[in-house]
Amino acid sequence: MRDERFCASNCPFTRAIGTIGNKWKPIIINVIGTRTIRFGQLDSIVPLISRKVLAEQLKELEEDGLLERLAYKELPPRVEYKLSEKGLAFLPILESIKEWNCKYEVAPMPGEADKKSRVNYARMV
Amino acid sequence: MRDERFCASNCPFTRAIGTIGNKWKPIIINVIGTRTIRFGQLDSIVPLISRKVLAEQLKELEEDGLLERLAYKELPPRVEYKLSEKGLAFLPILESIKEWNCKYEVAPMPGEADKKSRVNYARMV
DNA sequence: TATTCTGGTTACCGCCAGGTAACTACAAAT
DNA sequence: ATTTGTAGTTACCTGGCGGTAACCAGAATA
Repeated sequence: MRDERFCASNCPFTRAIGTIGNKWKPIIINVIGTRTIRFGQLDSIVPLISRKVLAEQLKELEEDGLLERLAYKELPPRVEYKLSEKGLAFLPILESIKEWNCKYEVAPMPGEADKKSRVNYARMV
Repeated sequence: MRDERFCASNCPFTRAIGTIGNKWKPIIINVIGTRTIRFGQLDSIVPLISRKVLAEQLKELEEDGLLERLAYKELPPRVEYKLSEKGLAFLPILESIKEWNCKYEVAPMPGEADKKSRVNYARMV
């Protein structure tokens, strides 16, 4: 999921893309935002992701220092995730991507993608 | 390459990620920057990319309005690519990703990834 | 005549990202 | 005794991403 070639680049930008440049990580970081959240919550809030992939992504985000994982020694288990300072510093970038998209996105073709065919991501917000 | 599910989302951020959230597009946009560049140049400058994938990416970027393609009716053919207003507006975001990475990136483990194993992306700049 | 130059496109193929379903541990509730 | 709830992990399997190599037009050059 992480691109090892990119991560081994001499270019800091390429390395950044190698680390967070896939489709799931920006979504996950954006969903977490400033809150503390549990695995199960993420699994139900992040749409279309499988537990397996979510677990992989979270592990990598933690390894890359974007995420902090707090596991309570309880049963049933409880694990909480929150963004680290590095992760929080990434939020404004995601925000600017959102603004950029809103400003420049072309309107979808009239009949092409009607609302019913759209996944409902309202929960995310 | 584009994630159609994401592109069909109600969330503008998710749609943005569906459009530009893969590993090649940010790299290509960054390489083009403010200049006008030809296909062959891109192919040799962007490291590790195949002509096939490059062509696909460029086509999608053009469809999504980030890129302008100028084909001269010559032989051998000449095609020039440059960022549109939308594409240019994305550059500062890439710049902030670069800065973010430089600021927070963890130093690589001493012996783990030595310089010789690193791809040389110096040409990119 | 043959080669070169350019910007792709196409056919073919292998590998792996990512999905599904089953399974874990153990306490508390029914 | 059985079910429920949580956070994963594992085995298994398939679609499609992406790489390679061949091929195209047609003018210019050798």
